[in-house]
Formats: sequence, structure tokens, C-alpha cells
Amino acid sequence: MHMSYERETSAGYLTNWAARLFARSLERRIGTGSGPMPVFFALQDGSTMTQKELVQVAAVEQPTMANTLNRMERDGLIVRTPDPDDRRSARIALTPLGLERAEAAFRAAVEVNDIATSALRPEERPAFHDMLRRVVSALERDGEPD
Amino acid sequence: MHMSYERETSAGYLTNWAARLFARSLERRIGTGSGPMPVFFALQDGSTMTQKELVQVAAVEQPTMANTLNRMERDGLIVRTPDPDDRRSARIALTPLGLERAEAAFRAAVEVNDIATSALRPEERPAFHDMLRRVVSALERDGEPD
DNA sequence: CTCATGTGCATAGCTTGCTATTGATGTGCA
DNA sequence: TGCACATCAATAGCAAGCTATGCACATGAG
Repeated sequence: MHMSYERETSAGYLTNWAARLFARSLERRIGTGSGPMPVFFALQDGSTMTQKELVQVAAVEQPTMANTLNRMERDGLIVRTPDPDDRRSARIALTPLGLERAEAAFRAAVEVNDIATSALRPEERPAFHDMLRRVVSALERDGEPD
Repeated sequence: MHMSYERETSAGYLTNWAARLFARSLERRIGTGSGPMPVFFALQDGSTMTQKELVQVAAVEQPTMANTLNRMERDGLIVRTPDPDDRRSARIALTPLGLERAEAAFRAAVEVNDIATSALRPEERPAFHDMLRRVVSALERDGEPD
């Protein structure tokens, strides 16, 4: 009972569990998890970004984004074009296939979020998002140098 | 702005982000992330469990737990003893070193959860846990066969 | 007792995360 | 102009997740 008690009142455990279930629901619908989602969202308007910019908008580390982009390139979802202004960089854009997939991804994300938050009353939803954002901010500060 | 807007109102994104930050804060303190935590909690009272039982209490899939246990065994944190009642099974127990680490893990988990939820008002905390649990339940049902 | 079926766990392969390291390029100051 | 330092991205290695598959053992019905 001891562990079970901690599980039910551990925000750490519950967010990990929720995150895993979100990823699973997404995977069931579009065959992929959370990794490419920020890329889809950022580039679905037809714009381009560098890897570094995508790292920032996705709030992941650089090698994570490098690997995600490698997989997306492998699957024909993105193209990388050398950046004319900086030879260390490429500009990343979605392919036509990538744009299709982005649409499907957006629809799936909306659907899964609706299912998840269907368990909340309408007035609870903004509160839930707000609390999550505050938890994120607190934990980000925990990772900063003193 | 489009993606950023989605991010701020996507429970899926926010839980993933929070879960990653929780794991990072834990890793900074005890050198490991969330994987072994349910094992520590389940066995810190000196009891033993089978891998299957640990799969259930941790709410992860069997190969995940197999791999986690392999790592813990490698690091001298657990011992596996063949189950006298079932030759397919071993009973898993924490070593003395494992018990020490479980204590440290528990303290770190409490500290990180306190930091995270310090951003919430006292009356918001049970509500937050409750909402997370409801989100989890809704998503679990999404994964069930029709 | 035999055998069909179920169960527990190992393993393979992949995704999505991270830290650490390295090499190429860019920047700014003396 | 040269050089110290910063920046961008590739790569290595590992953890923690998942699905799929296969083998050994357990179970229950005929």
C-alpha cells in the first residue's frame, strides 16, 4: 500500500503516466508519438526554421531534435536546405507529404486532448492548463544554476 | 505563433514537458530518472515481488520492467531469486544498497514534488492530483478495445 | 495422461528523451 | 588580420518508454 499511496499523490508519477498515455493515444492515431509534433506545428504554415529554432520552440535538447529531424527526413516529411546566411545551419521545411501528416497530426492532437480533458468540467480546463504551466515553470527554475 | 498557441493549451504537450522536467530534477539528485522509482517504493518494506507484479504496480509494459530490473541488478540494487511456486518467475528484492538508494529516492521524490507543487496554492494541490488522475483514467479508456 | 491454450519473461527493434564530446563555422576584440 | 571564445550541429552512449515475437512453463479439459 505504501507505494500505491505515493503513486496516487505524486505529481511526478501522475504526469509521467499521463504523458505516456497521451503518447500512446497519439501513436494509435498517426503512427507516431510526441517527438515530431512541435515540428509539424511550427512549420505547417509553410515557413522554414533552423534546427536551433526548432529546439527552442519544442523545448527539447539539440541531439533530440537532430534525431527527430533525421527520422522525419528519412520518412520524407521534411527537407533540409543549407542556410545561405550560416554554413553551420540548414533551414528545415515540411514536404507536401509532411504537410498532409501535419494536418492529420493536428486533428489527432485535438481529438486526444479532447478525450483527456473530457474528464474535466469546462471551468476546470483552463485551471488545469494553468497549473501545469506553473508546475513547469517551478521545475525549470529547479534546473537553473544557483 | 500558431504552434506556440497550441503548446500553451495542449494538455498533451504540457504533461510531456512537466514529466521530462520532473525526470530531470530527479536525475540531478539521485542519478537516475523515473524508471526504478516504483520498484524502490514497492520493495522498500523488505518484501519481494515478481516481475509481473511490479509491471502492474508501475503501470508499465513488461519489457520496460525487464530492462529496468536488469539495470538495477547490474548496479547491485536488487536480487532475483527463483520463485519456488512457478519456474517461469523470480522473486525480486532490494539489496541493502538498494534499500539505501530507495531512501534517497524517496527523499528526492518528496523534494521534487514539493518544488513542483510549490507553484500551486495549498487548496489547488489535491485538485491538481485529482484532475491528473481523471485525465489518466480517460486516456486509459481510450486505449481499450471497443 | 495428453494436448490445446494461457501465462511469464527474455529479446529484438524502434522512439523519444538526456548528457557529454567534438569539429566546423561565426563573432568580436586587440 | 589573428586569435580567443562562442555557436551550431553531428555523434556516442545511455535511460525509459513501447510493440512484436518466441520460448519455457503452467493450467485445465477431454
